[in-house]
Amino acid sequence: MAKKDRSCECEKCDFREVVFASLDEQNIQALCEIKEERHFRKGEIINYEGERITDFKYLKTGLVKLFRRSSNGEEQVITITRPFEFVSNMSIFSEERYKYSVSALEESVVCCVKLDFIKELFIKNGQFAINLMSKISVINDKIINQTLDIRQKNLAGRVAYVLLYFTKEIYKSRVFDIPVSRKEIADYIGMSTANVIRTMSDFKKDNIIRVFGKTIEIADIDKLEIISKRG
Amino acid sequence: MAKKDRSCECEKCDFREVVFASLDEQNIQALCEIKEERHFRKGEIINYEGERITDFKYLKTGLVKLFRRSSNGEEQVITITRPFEFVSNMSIFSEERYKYSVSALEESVVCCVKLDFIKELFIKNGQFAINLMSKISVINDKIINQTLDIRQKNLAGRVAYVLLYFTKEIYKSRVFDIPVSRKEIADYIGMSTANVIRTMSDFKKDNIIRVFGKTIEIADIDKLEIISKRG
DNA sequence: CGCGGCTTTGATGTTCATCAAGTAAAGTGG
DNA sequence: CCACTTTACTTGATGAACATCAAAGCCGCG
Repeated sequence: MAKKDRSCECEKCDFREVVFASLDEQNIQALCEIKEERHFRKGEIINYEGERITDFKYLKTGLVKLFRRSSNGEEQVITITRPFEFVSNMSIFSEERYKYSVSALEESVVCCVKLDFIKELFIKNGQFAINLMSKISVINDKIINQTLDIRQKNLAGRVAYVLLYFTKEIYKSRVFDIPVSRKEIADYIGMSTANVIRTMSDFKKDNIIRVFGKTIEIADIDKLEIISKRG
Repeated sequence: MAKKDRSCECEKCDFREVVFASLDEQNIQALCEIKEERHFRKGEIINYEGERITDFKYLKTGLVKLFRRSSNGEEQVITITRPFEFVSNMSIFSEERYKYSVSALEESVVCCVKLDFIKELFIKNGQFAINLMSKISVINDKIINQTLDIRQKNLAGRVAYVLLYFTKEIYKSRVFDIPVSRKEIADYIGMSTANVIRTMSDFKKDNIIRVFGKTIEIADIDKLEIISKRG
């Protein structure tokens, strides 16, 4: 019974392996008590740009998009990502306020832990510090690389790139329900909405993809890869 | 005399305040003994993309550019930066090999410390870990922001942005010797060399800048700000 | 069933890259 | 130090790539 009191679902959480691997049972227990799971529906905002950072947040299940509003009011999508590939506040120790907004693209569960608790762990447990830092570095690198990849491509190459990203990285399936609007894709890869649609229509005509409402099927992944690379 | 033996220029290094503030005298001493200062001339490569990471490096004096080679062989400049605003391996604990190349744009001094030593410090000294992590986060944020800023601008806006970056952030002077070629600017802001030159010529005609060889004078910073913002 | 938002397509014009050709500047070797 | 070579810079002309505008169709939702 005492055993049961000490049991904690955090022990079994997949995220534990990602950054909390080095915590002993006592700290996992403390983490479990202090953490707060929050549910978000599609479209709900998880963090607002400019809002004060009080919690360390990580995505447990779901799909989110990071974005900011540029000076002329346009939305710029920074990245779209899955659990373990996202920690809310990359600038966790460096900034007081969020630099980007985050919203849920699908039903999502976010685990929130008071930042002070994480900072304590960080100071007490060097291995935890290294794990967390590695994770955040990888995420940052990924964002920078993605942005540079996209920048050098032409329209078709960019659309191909983002379709491949969904099919290979996000859904790991040739068929998927696209979680974003055409406009969001446009904001992600830096082009106009009309041209995103036009390019996708071309892909349809060339039998590279098939579209049924929100559902997209990648019919010819090889051709898509070629377009993305050459783009 | 013993005192003198223990004295160390690292104690007075400006960088100490940036990330090494939390180290006690003993660790500063150890750092000082293990560190190796290396000098680079303009144009020399400090890190090669793909090379194994063995050292933690930071720029002590000078100016460097981070860049990578994109899939079609084009050079993409990621950022140009001054001391304290650059730590060689942002992916210090997450990657085995450099993801980007770094070269000196001006005579530069780089301080190299074996990575294992830094890792030890990181584990032993939580405050050091936090300082280092903050620094790296700030750098990453800066790169991401810069890239997004540039992406939404038109040609004139981009050139204005980069000129303002040099005059305000890098040289803190209205007059400066431009440390990069027109092609490097082009690779930095994602446009063709010819159009960088054309845009700068336009700025000259409009008396926004004056050019004498490598020397550039910002004649009308307000107009440049407007062009950058509107761009 | 009608309204508003998302999507689609075509037509048009702007922005920008590319090509070409020439000039200036900076190395390089005798 | 000068002729030669190479590299960087500059400008104009051209066409391609892309954004913008406009109008219409579709879909979901109240």
